Amino acid sequence: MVYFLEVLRSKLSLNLWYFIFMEKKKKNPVTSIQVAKLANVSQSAVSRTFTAGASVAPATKARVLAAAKALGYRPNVIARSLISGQSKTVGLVVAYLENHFYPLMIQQLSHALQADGYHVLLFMAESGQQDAVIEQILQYQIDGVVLASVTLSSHIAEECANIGVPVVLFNRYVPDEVQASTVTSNNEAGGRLVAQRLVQAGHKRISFVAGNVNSSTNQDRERGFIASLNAEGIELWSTAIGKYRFLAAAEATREILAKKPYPDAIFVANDHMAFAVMDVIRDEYKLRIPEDIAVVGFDNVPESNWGAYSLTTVEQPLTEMVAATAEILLQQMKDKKVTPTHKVFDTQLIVRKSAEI
Amino acid sequence: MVYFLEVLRSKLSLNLWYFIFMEKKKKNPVTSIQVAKLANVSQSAVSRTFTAGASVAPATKARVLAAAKALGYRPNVIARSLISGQSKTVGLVVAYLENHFYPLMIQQLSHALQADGYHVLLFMAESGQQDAVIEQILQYQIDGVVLASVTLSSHIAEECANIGVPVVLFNRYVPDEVQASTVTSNNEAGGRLVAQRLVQAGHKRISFVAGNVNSSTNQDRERGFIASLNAEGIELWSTAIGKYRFLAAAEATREILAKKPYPDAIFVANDHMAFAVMDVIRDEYKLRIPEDIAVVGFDNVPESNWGAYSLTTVEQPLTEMVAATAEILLQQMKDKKVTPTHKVFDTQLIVRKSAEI
DNA sequence: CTGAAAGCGCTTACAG
DNA sequence: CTGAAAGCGCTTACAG
Repeated sequence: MVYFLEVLRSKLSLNLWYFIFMEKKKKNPVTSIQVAKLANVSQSAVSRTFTAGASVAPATKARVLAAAKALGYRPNVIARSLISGQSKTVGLVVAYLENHFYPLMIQQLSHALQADGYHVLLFMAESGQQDAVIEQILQYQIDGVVLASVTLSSHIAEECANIGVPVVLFNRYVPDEVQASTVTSNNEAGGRLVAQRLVQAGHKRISFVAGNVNSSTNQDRERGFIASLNAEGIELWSTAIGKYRFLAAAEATREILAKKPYPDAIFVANDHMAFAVMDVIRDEYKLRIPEDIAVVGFDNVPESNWGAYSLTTVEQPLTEMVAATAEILLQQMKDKKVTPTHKVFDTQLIVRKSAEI
Repeated sequence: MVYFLEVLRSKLSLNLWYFIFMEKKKKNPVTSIQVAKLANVSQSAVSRTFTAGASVAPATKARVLAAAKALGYRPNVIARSLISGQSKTVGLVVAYLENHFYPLMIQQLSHALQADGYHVLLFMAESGQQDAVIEQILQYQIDGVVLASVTLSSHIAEECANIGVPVVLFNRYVPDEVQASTVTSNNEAGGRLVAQRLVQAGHKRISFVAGNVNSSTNQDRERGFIASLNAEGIELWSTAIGKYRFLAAAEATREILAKKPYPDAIFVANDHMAFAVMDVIRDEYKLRIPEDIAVVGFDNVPESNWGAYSLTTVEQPLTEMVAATAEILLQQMKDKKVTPTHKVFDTQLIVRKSAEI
């Protein structure tokens, strides 16, 4: 009798083992039904085991978990998305990552969202393909959208708002009619600050290298800068457009330096361009920074602190800005309500060697 | 009679308009059933209209498209994914984006995949959280995975291979047993090249700043470099570990410069660290580059060409490497067959001012 | 070329 | 606490 039981048991466990083996071999992902079968419970019980806060008896849960582990089961998020209407996915639209500000932003945003079970789906929006990107975003049933490093954001923001998907504009804004939240720094105040400090330090011939003239960041920085300059009774010495790009900024610098006398200070609309400006000033014109020309940037990307540049710049509090972006988005996705909120962060001047002001 | 028809028509179109209005108002995304109703066709016909290559009569298709447009319909990719078993999503696992090599990689990869209708789902893998990332990857029914800028990739690669998801390791490799494709440059040859050229140029006291000692890139670069150095009858002057990080590399440089006589050349395992090395040499030790110490990096990131560094470096052909990554992945996702392939790209020395060799 | 129907793998009232 | 059943929005044989 004991022997008989032994045989039965080993036969059972053999069968069990065989069942597991066959299921795993299929390579088709294991489903909750297979787990239910092995655990001898209903498929609902399996689902509940993997749903936080659902009511399952501890014993049942344990049995399900054991079966799931044996088979290598993992809930299918696609199916969950379809039924729950939430994809646990946030669309991040960016156009270019040359400016180091954005990779850092991506890294931190992705990290913050992952902590809440969301993931970032990336959309590279080349200029001129905005409409294609909108289509793609809307097809993936994305729970929220962050727009960063994109021009012409307002169209995308509008479409998303229309179908009730929360949108946060990072470091940019669009006309007030559009239902979108924004997270920005006070670009205008930053521009004013630079003007004041340059003038206080005795600079007289002050030039400006603009970024993308259509972007809100550039417009605000420029407006604040020039307004404050004029308030001090100083006219802008010269200006050129760098489009927020390295090579274009180098070219803009040459334009500015084509006219003599040279400016004694240049405010550049972001750090990424400021590095190009510094290279041209030093390497091509053999001028000293800051003695001949002081240079001030905007952003405070890590490279600003590299010894070869040591760039004086207006800091945008990236970490806080990203945290706010994640917070707003998570909040609105939870409430399923799109109530635009606008967060503006203070900026501060980080003084380094390129302009001792 | 004419009047009667007029009334009927206006009433019909009013009803039609009302129907569209009500459907749009719901804000719930429009479904194929609603479109079918409006277009007076079956739901299947709507589906076929949006399935490339499905057989639909042109007239039917036109009617469906008109209805879809009126309602603002877009196929739900989540539902499509569930039934087709393809999420049109590629998981990209990265651990840090400080090194500019990776943002550029992301940008190009994302772009290449979008051209084929795939999108990048980002997974930030902080060290020590590898297992959590694996779980996340497997839950999203991802069609393929790219591992870049991650240590301990082999575990992730193995798990994915087990369930039949194609994996491409970008710029790294893992033990041969693991079923994963790799795209790398010939790091060992790159290391050899640097050694030869430094020796040829007359350098005698040659040091090395290592990256992450566990990474295949660092091991290969170091092995090639030292083997070639020894073959020329030269012993490595000194070495220190920079972990592929900026601050750690600065510290490593100080270690190396603690011993006199100073090396007359330093090979740094990547560009990102080389900038830190150059800063310390020039700013802290007031030495000249390349006269006192020549510096050579690896990668040829855009910053290498910035005037303030003008870094001599071994170029990794990023664009070609990314293209190969996308190609392999797209191919394997189409075939639904994981046959590891290994692409190795040639490297070349880009000579700039930091080492005239 | 077209429509009715099955089914992808889940969640979630509902009844017990 | 549990299971049977409906249903999320699609695709895709199948029969006509």
